[in-house]
Amino acid sequence: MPGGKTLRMTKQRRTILDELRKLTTHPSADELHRKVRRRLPGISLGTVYRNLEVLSGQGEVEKIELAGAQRRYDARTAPHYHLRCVACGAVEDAPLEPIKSLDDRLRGRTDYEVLGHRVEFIGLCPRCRTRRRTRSLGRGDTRP
Amino acid sequence: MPGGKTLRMTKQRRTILDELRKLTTHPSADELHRKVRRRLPGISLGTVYRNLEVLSGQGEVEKIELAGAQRRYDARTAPHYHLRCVACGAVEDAPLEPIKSLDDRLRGRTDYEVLGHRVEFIGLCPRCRTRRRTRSLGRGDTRP
DNA sequence: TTTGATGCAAAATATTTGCAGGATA
DNA sequence: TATCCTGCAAATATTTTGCATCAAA
Repeated sequence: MPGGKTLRMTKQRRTILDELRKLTTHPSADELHRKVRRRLPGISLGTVYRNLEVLSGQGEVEKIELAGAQRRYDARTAPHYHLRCVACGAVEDAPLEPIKSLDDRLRGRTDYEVLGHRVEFIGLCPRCRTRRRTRSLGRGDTRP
Repeated sequence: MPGGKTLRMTKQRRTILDELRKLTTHPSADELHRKVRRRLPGISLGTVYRNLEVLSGQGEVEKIELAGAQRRYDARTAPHYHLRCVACGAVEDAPLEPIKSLDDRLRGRTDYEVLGHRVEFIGLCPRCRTRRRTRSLGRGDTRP
């Protein structure tokens, strides 16, 4: 229907997608840029941004926009929630199926046409939990 | 316990809080700045940012960070979800009680210490729904 | 008086974009 | 060969910060 333009598979685009698929860390554009640069030293950050935008439009990549944080990207495009560590900023996929009925709960209560929702859990990753506990104990914190 | 510094209630701070309390539109810092400037013409945007930060630390104001959008502020601090219009960017409080048990669903499935979650609904506000329908009909779109 | 707060401007962040040359289909 | 894409740098957009001065308490 739209037709539009015929996209090209340049080595930059291929390499960006390839490196992103290797990662489960939901990298930001600059993190991914650092990875890709090992294979294509001359590639610019702007090119990484532009390609992630195109790939996202193709459904090959998911743009993850989290509250107040730098944008991240994911090659896993099935819908899912995220879990973020408040301390170190790490982002993981939340091991919880998206709740489709949540949208229905809102319908009928609002004049908005509800199209979907996004859930973001906030927590402490195992590493940061440990760090915090260690530090606390060292300072005499006796909480359980 | 912490003590810290004694905060002062300057006319800037008072006015910012006062204007924010009048609004239910979840304004951004610059929108609020425009409002406040009517009463205090000399106030700078930096001062608005700094005060919103302080007031947020005091629990007087909630910072609303939405995915990929400009930060917004709200004088209503009770926990609640938000509903955003994809078309015009308007933000409302979602008429739905926060689901506390959502955190529990995740506990036991992750090594993260789950501290909370954020939900953001995406939709079309009444005004944008109307606009879209009008435009679509005009172009012969016959979907229900 | 003390020292937190302000206004101004520069800096810091993150992302987008204009342009001329290069590569892909 | 048409035009999509790239590297580079400049431009945006948003938020933060350094500094001299002002003003709450």
